[in-house]
Amino acid sequence: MGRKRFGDINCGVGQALEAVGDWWSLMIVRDAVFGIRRFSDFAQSLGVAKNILTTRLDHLVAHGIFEKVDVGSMGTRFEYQLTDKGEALLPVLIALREWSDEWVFGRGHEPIIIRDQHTGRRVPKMRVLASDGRPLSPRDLRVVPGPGASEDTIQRLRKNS
Amino acid sequence: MGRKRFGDINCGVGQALEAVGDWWSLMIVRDAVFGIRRFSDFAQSLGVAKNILTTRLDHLVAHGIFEKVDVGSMGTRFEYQLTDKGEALLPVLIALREWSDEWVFGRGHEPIIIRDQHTGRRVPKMRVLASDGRPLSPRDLRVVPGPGASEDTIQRLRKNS
DNA sequence: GAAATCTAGTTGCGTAACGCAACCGGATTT
DNA sequence: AAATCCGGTTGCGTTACGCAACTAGATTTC
Repeated sequence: MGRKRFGDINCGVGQALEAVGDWWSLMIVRDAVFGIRRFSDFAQSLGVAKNILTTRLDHLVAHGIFEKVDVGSMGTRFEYQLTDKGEALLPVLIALREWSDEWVFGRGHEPIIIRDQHTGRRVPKMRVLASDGRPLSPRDLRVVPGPGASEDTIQRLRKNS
Repeated sequence: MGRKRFGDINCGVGQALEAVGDWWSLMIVRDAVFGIRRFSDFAQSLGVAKNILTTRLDHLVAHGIFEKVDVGSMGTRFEYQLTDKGEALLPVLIALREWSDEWVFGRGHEPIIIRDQHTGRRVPKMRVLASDGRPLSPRDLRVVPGPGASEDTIQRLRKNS
């Protein structure tokens, strides 16, 4: 039965994971954010088998995260370009990188540094902030059902508050 | 040979994905952020097979994201508590949820809404901001090697700029 | 105080996914 | 004309996943 799918889960995190597909897919998006567009460049950069890469790119195209653009004369040369939806994953990637910079590599051992193209200054750490600017931790949050909440979601939130 | 591991990749995103483990693991962390701590509660909430849950929790404990705490008298009752390292994944979860709110469910169909416990106001959208507050897109970023960059990383960044 | 239930798993088994290597056909370069 | 590049596909073996059944000690119920 393969991996369980989250597509039917009434949960934003699950839906996002389902759309992205799997671990490889997020690495593919990461490469794309850093400028890679060609099939063979993804394959080389990630060291991924080509059949796996094919299925992942197909999945990402099907979910509107990439657009497959014919850049050759007769359909033999393609670019996989991030859509707006794909570019919108940037905060996810940045958040993951910041987490590992702090908790895996440790300060002073970051493999890469991201700077603002225009000012040359480092991009400040992303944080979950309240509307007045206070940083928020999980305990500062209150989760309530939204307009698209399923009965399950409502039940779960009720039980958990 | 099973899934390829990213543990040896000199890349923050890959390291973070490796530490978290897989799709299930991130859902487990999500549940934990929302207050779940017990083995059976995770199992029920996620609908995950118990053997899978066992391996994921073990992995997360091994990577310091959860701590397994004996809350019974004789080692028969446990809580899996998020560590600081685990709580620090909050921005990742929030970023994923915000992405799917906008690009999967669409505005007005969000399954949950997250409010600030103290003020009751909605938590503002996370964004990648420059130090002067401008929102940044992938094209506004310049990636340079950090102090922990491997030779591979340096080569890759040189080629790509 | 015996039986049922709860908790936190483990074991066995079948299927789906992954990884590798080989192959392929059209286009481009040498 | 031959070699190489590009973007894959195919076949095969191994691994991981998912389900269901089982377990053993602790707790609750009758």
